[in-house]
Amino acid sequence: MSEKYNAKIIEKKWQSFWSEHKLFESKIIEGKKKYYILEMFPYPSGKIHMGHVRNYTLGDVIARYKRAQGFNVMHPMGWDAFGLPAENAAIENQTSPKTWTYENINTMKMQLKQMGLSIDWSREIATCDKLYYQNQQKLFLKFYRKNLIYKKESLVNWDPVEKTVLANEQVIDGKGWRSGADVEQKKLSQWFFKITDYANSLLQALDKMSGWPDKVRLMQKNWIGKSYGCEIDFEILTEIEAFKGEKLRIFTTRPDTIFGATFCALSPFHPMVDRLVSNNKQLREAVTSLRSQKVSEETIAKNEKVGIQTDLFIKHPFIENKKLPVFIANFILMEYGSGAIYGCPAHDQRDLDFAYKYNLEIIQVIDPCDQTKLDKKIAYTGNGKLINSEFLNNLSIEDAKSEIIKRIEKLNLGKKTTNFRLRDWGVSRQRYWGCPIPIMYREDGKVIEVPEELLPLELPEDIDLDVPGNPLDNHPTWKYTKCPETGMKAVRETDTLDTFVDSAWYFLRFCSPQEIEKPFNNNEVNYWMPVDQYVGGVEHAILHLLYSRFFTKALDIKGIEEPFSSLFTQGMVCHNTFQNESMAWVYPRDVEKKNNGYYQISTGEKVTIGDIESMSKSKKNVIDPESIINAYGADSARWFMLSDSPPEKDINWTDSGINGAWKICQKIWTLVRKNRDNFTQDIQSCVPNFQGRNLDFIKSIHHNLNLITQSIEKFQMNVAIAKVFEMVNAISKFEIQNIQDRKAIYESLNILMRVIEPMVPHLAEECWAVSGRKDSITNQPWPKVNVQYLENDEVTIVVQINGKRRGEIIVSRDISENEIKKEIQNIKNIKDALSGKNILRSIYVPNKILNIVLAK
RNA sequence: GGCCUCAUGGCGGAAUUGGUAGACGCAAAGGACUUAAAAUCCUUUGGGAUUUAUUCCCGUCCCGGUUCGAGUCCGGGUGAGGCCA
Repeated sequence: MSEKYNAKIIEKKWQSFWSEHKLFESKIIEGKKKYYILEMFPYPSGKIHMGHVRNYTLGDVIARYKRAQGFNVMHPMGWDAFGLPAENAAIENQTSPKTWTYENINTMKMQLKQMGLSIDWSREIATCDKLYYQNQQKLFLKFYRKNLIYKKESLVNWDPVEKTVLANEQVIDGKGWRSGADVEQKKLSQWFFKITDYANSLLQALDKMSGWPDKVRLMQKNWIGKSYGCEIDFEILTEIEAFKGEKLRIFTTRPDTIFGATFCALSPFHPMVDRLVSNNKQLREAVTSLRSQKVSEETIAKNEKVGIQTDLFIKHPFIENKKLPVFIANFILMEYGSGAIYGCPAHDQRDLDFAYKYNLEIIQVIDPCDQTKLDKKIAYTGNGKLINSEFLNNLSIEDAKSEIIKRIEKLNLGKKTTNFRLRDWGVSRQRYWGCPIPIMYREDGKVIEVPEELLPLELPEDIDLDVPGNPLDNHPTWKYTKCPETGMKAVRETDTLDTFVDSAWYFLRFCSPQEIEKPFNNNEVNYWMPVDQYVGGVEHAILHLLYSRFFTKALDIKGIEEPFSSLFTQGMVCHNTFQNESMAWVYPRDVEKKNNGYYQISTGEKVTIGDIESMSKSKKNVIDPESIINAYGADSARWFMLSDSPPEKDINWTDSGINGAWKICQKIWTLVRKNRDNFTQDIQSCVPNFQGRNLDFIKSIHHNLNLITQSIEKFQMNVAIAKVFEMVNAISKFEIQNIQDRKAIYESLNILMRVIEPMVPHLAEECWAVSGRKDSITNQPWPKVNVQYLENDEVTIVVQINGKRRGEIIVSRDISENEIKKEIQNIKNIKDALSGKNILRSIYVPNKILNIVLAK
């Protein structure tokens, strides 16, 4: 037998063993507590990278740990397989998106298997499988009938050269990523999911979701953005015939500042703007320029506030003869409120910037009431009481709000409203590689569902991706069909669904992945759902998680209100990016450092080193774990990934230290082999009677076992690993002198093997076998901490004088304060420090610390 | 600009939630074994002072506060990062 641990051979052996014995396949076991552990499924981009290794290792530790704790664990895996990169790759490599995707799935599946993950592969799904998307089409129809889906005009990024819609990430500095053409905002009729119907329910449930990180809950809360405000209809004053007698509805969250209102502003996309520009060429051009600007909240906040004054004015409802000019301004969002606001420059920074630029009146209406110095250039948004506001004067902001709303409602000028920042979810994508929408448009103008029995509505395979535009729309025959009921001519919807739809219910599909007729089997869903632990990147904190929550609520499954009981967001694995002279991204493995510069190995070109960013295929800053697994084995890679940083933190990838992971694996292996003769029958049957040395030893083992267990429960895998190190060090240092020592070694190694199994499962299995066992360690229960071993008769008490550590004494447990005070007289420097001093008081924390406070 | 998070040795990071700061690992240095190397094992490793000790001083980004006691709590600042369809 070889002295060295041969990871390559041994890991393969156990992987086959697990798969042959179907150890990780899960089924309903009534009466056994279930545990559904899920990691966010990957996009099959080609090969797995270190980010995947981190995510899936973490999930696997939990899966294996929970199995040991006696849970019926389900740990499935699948593929988020639709999406744009497949189309781009297909064009680049002259293959089809389908071929490319399935090839990648095969590669990545093999790689995941090499990592030794305890996955139930019998539940594997891919969202691009017919079986999956036909059921998604059924869900679409279900939601459609529930009035949760509708169509409306909405803006998209349009590349006029490629004649295609661009995703936000394909717009770089306002230009198309491939064509370089200026991207236009184009209005298209698109499908929307009415997630806003659930805004309140999604928001309220957040408070109860204690298994989620506060950070993510807060992000979702802010995203939903509930606020109370007020709609007010202002009378329009103008010479323009078409607007005479009309009213303008504005929205504000600060109705209390109405006496400070000095102008009014419309979003460039406000319907009234369309009418204003219709016979005014100059205005139209100016508005077009405003409309082309990016409208993210970030740019709005940072960019200069600009606007165009119109010929409209509005009448102030509470100030006699006061007219406010109406502007069209770039900082008003059409999606929020009514797309029109009044500006109160004194108490809103955007309004103030705008007022200075256009020389508008600034009226202070809130008095801070303290010494706060008001800066002329900074709007005051804090607390205070109302001034310059007639009947609102002297009221607090809150009181003023309710008072003014009361008056507005009484005068029929408007009403109090609840407003959400959350917008409906646009799901139309003018793309090929996605789930087709089961809708057709009949020649008489009617919108018709594709009947369920005609599903799946399949994607055609004979498509031409080289022609600009939507391949489904360009297809010669695909979209032409007939209404199944009337036989009338009809045209299919050629948009496909956003891939976020695919991932909004895959966790339900995992419960019954073979189900053909229905998206999922209720019995299975009732047993397995909700997911007990969800693990994934924090980058999905909002969209994916919110959409999944929306789906779960909209599906209205009895007893299941939320999809994920607990959520853990692991940190990203980052790496420098590299770009060569033609600005193309370069893989780190293709970069070498020489003469203080970086060069591309394959071409010799100089490369520039970029930011440290999260590993992603698109920027090629990925490290493939293959070389590490080949050199050191999956266990070393897993150990290393878990060992150093807390899982929630981002890490910069470096392989310095991987050697240490390999060394500890070797060390554990040697340790178990060296002690093979301590697993014999006589040791097993020996009755333990630990005293002195071996008692101290076994105590330290149980102490560490306790900490390892607690750390895994808290996902502090790095701490658990540190404690495993301590355990290994303790065992290897312990000298065997008699049979009780051998028994202690026997017990400690059994504990060690069991606790390392979640982290390094192959090594644990091999050790278990070497120690004479015939079964798999996977089926062994987690060792119990013997609480007797956690308590010590003696404790170390730290002695402080004036809060500074001055020594420590070892005393028997629960000794009285007075006795300790006697004892410390035996410590020379404490005795010296106390002599001749007046003790003011002393604080004693039992079995921990004694602090003596002396008079100065 | 708004919201949020974070800051501890040469490095990754611990710290029982207000009670011995720096666990554990990496890196480095010295030593043992070896013809040699690798591997393995042992020792040292926050800074400084001295009388080398169960010693003293300083030390968890900076300034201040609360407390017998602050890495941990509060206020102010600086720096870094994340999110803003």
